[in-house]
Amino acid sequence: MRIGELAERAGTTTRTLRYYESRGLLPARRGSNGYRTYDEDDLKLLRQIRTLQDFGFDLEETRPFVECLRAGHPEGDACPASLAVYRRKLGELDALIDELRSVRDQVGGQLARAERAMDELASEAAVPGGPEPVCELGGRTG
Amino acid sequence: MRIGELAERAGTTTRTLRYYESRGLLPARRGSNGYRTYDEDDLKLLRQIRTLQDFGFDLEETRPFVECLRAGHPEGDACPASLAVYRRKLGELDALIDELRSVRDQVGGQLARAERAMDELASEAAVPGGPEPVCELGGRTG
DNA sequence: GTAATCCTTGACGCCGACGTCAAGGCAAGC
DNA sequence: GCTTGCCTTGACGTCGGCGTCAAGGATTAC
Repeated sequence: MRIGELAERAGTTTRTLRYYESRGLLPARRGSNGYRTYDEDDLKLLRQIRTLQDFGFDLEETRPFVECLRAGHPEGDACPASLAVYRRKLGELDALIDELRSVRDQVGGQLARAERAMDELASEAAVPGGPEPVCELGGRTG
Repeated sequence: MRIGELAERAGTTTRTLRYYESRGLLPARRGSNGYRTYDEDDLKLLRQIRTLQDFGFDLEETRPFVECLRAGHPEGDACPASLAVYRRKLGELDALIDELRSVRDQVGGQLARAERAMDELASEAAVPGGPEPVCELGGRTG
């Protein structure tokens, strides 16, 4: 098949395929007219790349998987180098998630604090005499 | 103070300050010699920007906080526009964390599956007679 | 006075994964 | 033969937040 058909079947673009080829990731045979020619195995390689890309893998990180498939393995992750990438990625994901959770909590705390401050200012404005500290256990002082 | 001192006191670079100025975020007065001149308030603005940047806020997202401070508020998040940014950011963080967790689980699952497959292949290689299904409840068949 | 250190503007570089446009070749339907 | 649509290579654009020169003026230290 030609580049347009492969791109469409994989849900991507011809530009992407040429880019992968320029990176040495998905080289193509050439027909007599100079057109790139692909087969079903190339589609499998491409789908492997796309899946990992969707996971957020860098293009370079997909290389071991592609080479593993090209070596004849039925799955791209049936090779030690691929497993190493998986493990490294897991560590990166865990670290990133932890960091994002920390940031999330800090931002959440800042938001809560700022909202309280705004509420207090609103009360202050509503009561011209100034802010009266509100005791949650007691009744109204006014 | 001049740009170098401000940069050092805020733990950043002169290039960064000029960049912020080019974005209209942190304009500077000029001395008679053309040098940029900053005061303590600018340091406060800058620290607000840097804190949010460290949280992963885009530069544009820090603008409401800076404008809030410049409007005379003691805190950059004492304005509705800043709170809106906080809330939007919280939503983005939650969504991103969820997505990353999903990816993490999928990658973890793939890793576990691939490791099992490798182990099975190893057993197969160790036992020339081929793979014998191992029943977790039963004993050794050999 | 002069060397070292600041400051100025301008402009290109970087990173990753492509998008987009240009100029032209090849193929297929009518 | 003419149009339409695929293909080719080449090259510049994108996005964000700066880094890194380069060439020259101002200031400061000695």
